[in-house]
Amino acid sequence: MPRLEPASSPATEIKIQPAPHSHLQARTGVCEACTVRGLTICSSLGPTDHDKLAGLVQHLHLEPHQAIFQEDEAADYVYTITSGCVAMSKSLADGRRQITGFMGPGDFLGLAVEEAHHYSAETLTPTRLCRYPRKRFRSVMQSVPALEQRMYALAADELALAQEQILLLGRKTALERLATFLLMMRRRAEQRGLPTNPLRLAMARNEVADYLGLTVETVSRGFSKLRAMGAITLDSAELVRLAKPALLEELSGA
Amino acid sequence: MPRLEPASSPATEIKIQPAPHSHLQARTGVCEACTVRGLTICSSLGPTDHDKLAGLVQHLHLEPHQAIFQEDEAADYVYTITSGCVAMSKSLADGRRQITGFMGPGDFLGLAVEEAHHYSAETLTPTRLCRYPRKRFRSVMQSVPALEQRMYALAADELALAQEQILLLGRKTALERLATFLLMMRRRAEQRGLPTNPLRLAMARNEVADYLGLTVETVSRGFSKLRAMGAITLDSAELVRLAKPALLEELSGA
DNA sequence: CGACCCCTTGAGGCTTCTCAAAATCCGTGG
DNA sequence: CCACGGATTTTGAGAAGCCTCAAGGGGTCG
Repeated sequence: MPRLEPASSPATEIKIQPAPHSHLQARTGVCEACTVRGLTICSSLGPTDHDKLAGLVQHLHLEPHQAIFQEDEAADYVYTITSGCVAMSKSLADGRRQITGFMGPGDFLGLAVEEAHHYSAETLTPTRLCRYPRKRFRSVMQSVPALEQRMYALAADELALAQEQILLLGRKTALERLATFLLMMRRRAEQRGLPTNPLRLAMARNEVADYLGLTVETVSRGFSKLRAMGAITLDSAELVRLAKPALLEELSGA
Repeated sequence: MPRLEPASSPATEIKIQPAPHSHLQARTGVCEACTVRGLTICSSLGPTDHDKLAGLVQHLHLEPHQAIFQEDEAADYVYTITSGCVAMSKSLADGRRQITGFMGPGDFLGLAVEEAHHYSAETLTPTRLCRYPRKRFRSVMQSVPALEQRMYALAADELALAQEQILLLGRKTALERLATFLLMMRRRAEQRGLPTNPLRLAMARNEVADYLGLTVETVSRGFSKLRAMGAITLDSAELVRLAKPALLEELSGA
């Protein structure tokens, strides 16, 4: 799996990395043109404070299925996603994988306080990221209360999501998990102003499976069953129409 | 299930609630005598800032199996546990319950930013709590950077724990879950300076089951199997000796 | 001493997993 | 434009793990 090159550039300047596998880019004026600024941590900053962050930022563009960072690896950077879709995951020694969440435009990667990442992150689609050196980001955090507060809110929100996921994994059946998943994906698409009918799933069946604690086969059977029930139709494997949202709500367990 | 009475007292003063089911108490000098102060959010505060919180605090003493608050209920208060054990849980419409975590002395309850609690909390053992009105607590947070930072760290730590739990629920077998659980309980006991041999479980089998996404029977069979393997011995149902920690580590999956 | 609760054990069933293969999609190249 | 190969999705059959239902054991408290 391809890894990122360590970056040696100071930031904010125009910079094209010559290294063959690097996808690092930095450009001036990028933040001003940012399409998801309202969703990101940047939206909680005034111009002066924003400059503090902008001074650290590096812009990355990654292909699908590239690792952003790995579990237990030193957390040198934290990230904001500006476009694309990312999966966070944890794995057991024998390779069983659990996806703990999907991230999209506006989301923040690397909340932990520790020196190492607690999970891996990899792209599912072509992805643009803003990357900040973690330690410097933390010192900006400590000097900017609005940012600290925003980060707290982010952590609390993500915690609430994780607890929903715990309920799903601990107590829901395969079909309930799938229904819950589809409704969640629709909500996310709505929040980002993306089309919801059909709804585009950025992830493959096996990634849905790893997220829902199931196998690919069970997920596929679930899609088929939902289709047989008339709850959904499939334009293609990744384009889903939620034909009966109310039925999905019922099926989702609560 | 008995519920708390709403409190109408200003705080810091000596106060004995006359209401028959109330367990509210407030006493001066309590914080100075607090045995778990080093573990709590209080430890991140200087004397002046500590007084800001102490001015809001109310001390509660609850019996086992009392609700502290319920899912979706208005989050009027946040809490620090000073002694005892608490279970956080979420439930589905049909009553299936998932315990998302156990809390003990020093832990904080009510991290979310929202107006309503995302989960229920109930005592497992006799429990002492420090209770703060949520909105006033938040304004102290905003005026005390050290507290805000501590809260962020708490949220991040709890998030990491939740992600561990997601991995456990999504990908581990019953025996792996149980082994992981016992090791986690031992770590918690160590951190709090409690005896680890035997290890006292504050929760009943059905609560372990609701935490691990299993049934009581499966948990019980798991204990029996671990005993048969020599990994543990049981002084009683709630007093466990981890005879072969290394074996448990292996069994825990990773 | 008995009642109750919790824990444990047993038997059978059901959901999900595993293994296998067919169907579909997609990019590539002829 | 069509044929091909690989990857992904879907479907099928059988096995396994966990759940459900049921009953027995052990401790505690009135």
